[in-house]
Amino acid sequence: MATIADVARAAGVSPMTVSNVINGHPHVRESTRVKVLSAMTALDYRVNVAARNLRRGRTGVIGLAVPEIHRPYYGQFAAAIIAAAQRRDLRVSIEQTGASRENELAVLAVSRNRLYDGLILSTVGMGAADVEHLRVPYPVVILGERIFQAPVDHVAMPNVDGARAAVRHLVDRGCRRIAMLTGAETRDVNVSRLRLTGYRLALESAGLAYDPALVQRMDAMSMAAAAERVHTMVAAGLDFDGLFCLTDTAAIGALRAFADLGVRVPAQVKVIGFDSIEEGRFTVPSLSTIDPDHTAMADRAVDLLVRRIEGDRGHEEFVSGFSLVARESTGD
Amino acid sequence: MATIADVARAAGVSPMTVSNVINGHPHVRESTRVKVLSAMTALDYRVNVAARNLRRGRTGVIGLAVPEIHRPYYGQFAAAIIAAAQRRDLRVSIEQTGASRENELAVLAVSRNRLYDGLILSTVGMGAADVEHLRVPYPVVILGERIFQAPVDHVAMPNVDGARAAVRHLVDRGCRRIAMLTGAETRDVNVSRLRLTGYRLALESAGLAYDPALVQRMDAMSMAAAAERVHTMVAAGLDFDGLFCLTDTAAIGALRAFADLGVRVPAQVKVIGFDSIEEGRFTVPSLSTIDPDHTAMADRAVDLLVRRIEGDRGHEEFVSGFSLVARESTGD
DNA sequence: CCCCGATATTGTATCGATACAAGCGCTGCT
DNA sequence: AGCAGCGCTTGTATCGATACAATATCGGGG
Repeated sequence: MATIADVARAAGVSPMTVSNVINGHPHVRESTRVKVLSAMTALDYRVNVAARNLRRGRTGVIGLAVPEIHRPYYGQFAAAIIAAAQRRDLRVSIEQTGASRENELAVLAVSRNRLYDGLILSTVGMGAADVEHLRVPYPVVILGERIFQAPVDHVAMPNVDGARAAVRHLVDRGCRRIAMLTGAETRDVNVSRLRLTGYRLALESAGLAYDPALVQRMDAMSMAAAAERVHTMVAAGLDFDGLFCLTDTAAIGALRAFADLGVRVPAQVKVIGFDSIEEGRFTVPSLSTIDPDHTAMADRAVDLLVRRIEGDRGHEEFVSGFSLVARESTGD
Repeated sequence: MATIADVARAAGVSPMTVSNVINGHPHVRESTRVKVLSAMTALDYRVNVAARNLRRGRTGVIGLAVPEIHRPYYGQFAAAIIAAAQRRDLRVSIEQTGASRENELAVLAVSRNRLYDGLILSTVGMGAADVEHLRVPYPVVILGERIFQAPVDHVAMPNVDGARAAVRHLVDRGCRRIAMLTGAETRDVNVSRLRLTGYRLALESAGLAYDPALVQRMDAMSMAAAAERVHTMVAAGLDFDGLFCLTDTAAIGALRAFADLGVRVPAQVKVIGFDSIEEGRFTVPSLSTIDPDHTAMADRAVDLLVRRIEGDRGHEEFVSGFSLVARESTGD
């Protein structure tokens, strides 16, 4: 493999000049540039990124840690992040944490090896008590709520307001007993809790009573788990005419369960999700949802990270906007 | 940031000994190991991966290039690849090619910069004419058909046999006019063509005539495109009682379209897909499909790549097995 | 008590690109 | 002619870890 020195020799210039050509340094005579470029082509020269990284102290790679890349929500988010990074000439390396606290901490630890210029971390398992782990000597952007006091950037979803809008939509469509499919109860503030807050606020403004029996907690937000839970709810004779699901993924599982049980959606129960994953457009019935604009979130996350990589010392929180997408599952 | 030299100084040993400790070299006295380890902790030492990469000529990262990570099939595949790589202490960097030939070639070119130790490339846009581009001086595993003569490893799906089994299943369930939703016609052998071959073989063994009008070609394999196409087919009065979709994604779009049109699945039309994405379990009706065992494929792809990275010169092809998953969309 | 082989440790050169500062040659001005 | 100033080029040191070969240390047998 040809090195910069080989190219320099072939072109009859110094290695430094070759480097200058490669990096588009302004003061290089056109004739030398041409000489160097043709020597590069002749030798099929390729920069050695490892060497450049060592010297520059940058890797050109950012880490993205998500629970599981194959879940539609994270997949779509990752796609947006990768695209945004590509626009800035950065590569994205993906880690899967399986939503476990230990793995999230492990990613933070391993990132210290200067593998990445920065890290975008979707915190799901970590709690407020882990705040110290976030004081790391490299740029981090947290994807999720501002539950940490550490000076890191946050990109958050409009959890409370979005959930509130979702539930209000169910109310507007005539629901009076609205159930919610949500995550396990935790000590920390997390997505479940915030969306539950939105749910309660919406009930309150609608003058509807809050009934704890209607709040169904699940350990995993999978389609399978949601389907199973809906089966249990109906079997137990739980009375509800609306269902707000923590995620679209869960909602898809719920829709499937209603179909199994012969419960007509939206006639008997209206269903709304959260996330706006593409699949929701194609379910039967199609799924109403809250769209948190994850392209904007991804863009902003990369933007904040790049800013930190480039030395900006401030830190901020970005909460994306959202829109309500009304489809068949909450139709008349 | 502490370097190996700092640690050496603090521990009163040479840098080389520190390196030996880090890398688990056998001949290090227990007492020195302890000294070094405690110095490392005291200084909060972290290896500089860039420096190690430069010296070792390895990066510990493999590239994975797929059309779009947010498509369920590639998402699930990527998840499996990342997990398999993690087991071998490798990281995975993801590139999106958007299924375009140019981007696939660009990934091959950029990988030459020794960014990755090897590349797993899902070829969708490239054709047999691009075979020369695959003669690269680093390990590559192609995900897709063995349509290239280049000496690279391939991990392929059981396209012909799987498609054949899918269509035979429709025949067994009583279908006589079986349509297929497939990709655009190309000069090259690709997934579409292979699965079409399976389709024709199945018709033939069943003694059914091949009717070109039943083969519907689409440019993109998206849910939206498939839904639209089914609308057109039905509006045009095309007569069919079975539909084999090139991918589950397309099948989900098709199911949705049938629901819109009031066509009952499976009563009037039976539908089967290919890929076995998770969503298919939860559609209404649930989707019959061919499961190509992508965990095995992912495992094998990483396995082959690692073998090549470690210097094995042979190259081989792996065609995964498959199983038929019969669900409601082909029920009675 | 000395020497030998095995174990343990070290010095030095190197991977390849780039920061930095210094050097060269030319133009144009006085 | 002399010199300042600019455009262009280069030598050298360096980023941090590790390969390699050489040396130091040790325990035990002759």
